[in-house]
Amino acid sequence: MYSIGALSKATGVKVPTIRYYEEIGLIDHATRNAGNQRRYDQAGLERLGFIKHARDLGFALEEIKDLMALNGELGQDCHAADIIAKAQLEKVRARISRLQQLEAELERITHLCEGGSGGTCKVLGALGDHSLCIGDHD
Amino acid sequence: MYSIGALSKATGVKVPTIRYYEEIGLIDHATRNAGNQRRYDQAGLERLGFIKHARDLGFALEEIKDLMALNGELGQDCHAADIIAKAQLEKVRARISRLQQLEAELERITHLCEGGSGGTCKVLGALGDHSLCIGDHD
DNA sequence: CCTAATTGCTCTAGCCACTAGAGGTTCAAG
DNA sequence: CTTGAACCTCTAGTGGCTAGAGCAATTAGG
Repeated sequence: MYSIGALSKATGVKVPTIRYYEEIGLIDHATRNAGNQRRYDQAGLERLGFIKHARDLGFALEEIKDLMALNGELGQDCHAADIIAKAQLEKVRARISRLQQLEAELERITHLCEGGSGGTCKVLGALGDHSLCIGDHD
Repeated sequence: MYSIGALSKATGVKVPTIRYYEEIGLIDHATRNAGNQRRYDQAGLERLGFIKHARDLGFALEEIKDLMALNGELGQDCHAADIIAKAQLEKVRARISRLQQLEAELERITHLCEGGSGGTCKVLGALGDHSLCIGDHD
């Protein structure tokens, strides 16, 4: 049996976050010992590990809830899990390409600076005027 | 003179967001007409445009406040603006490389699915077990 | 076995950047 | 002058935590 602190160390999920997950119903209410402290078993550890990994992969808590529900069903629904994962992949790709546009724009803007001060700052000018932009960021 | 709705249309910033920006002190309290409605001039339009563009480039509201303060100073501090912009560029690059790791991992995971249901789902398995991962995402 | 340090408990409030809704007032077109 | 759109303020909610107050329980050392 793990205390909440031991669970936290084992999974890398912070203690208040574990309590938060319980509060919102992402994990079951933990059993308590005589002194009202939470105790977790191996299954609890694995579920939290699943959540941590999925969070690291950028899944929202709601999506994780869905994935865990699939996992609990008789005959896991691999197809549904795959659809959620593929949607996540698409989201990640969209974010990457948006960020790459920003990268290009910021690169251009920072190259405008000639290090001086006084007069008209081209960096500030470029930030203020979208029409000077090359790409269609946003 | 623009109404708040006209300003919103002109800049693409939503009406409640403009009021929010005023509330937190990002923009000045607008002058009001006889009926207590906000009226904006050309300068107000430009400032909001600056904010919108900077937000689109991923700057935090606090950073934008700093940038606008620089803009207001006598002899704009180009160097300081450039430092803020370069820091932003670094943040964007870091986020891109992190997302690319996630992309690789999700790609790998979604390729595990053979479309079946029942039995052990490899997608769910991969999500649950970080030790199966190739890279070091997070 | 006692004590002190650590860990645990609940509860409230705060973070960012908005968004939504209620319930009322003012403006602009016909 | 009427009607409907746009405006006003105020409160509360979103996601995913984080911080702090003020206690109770556990655990390691002596």
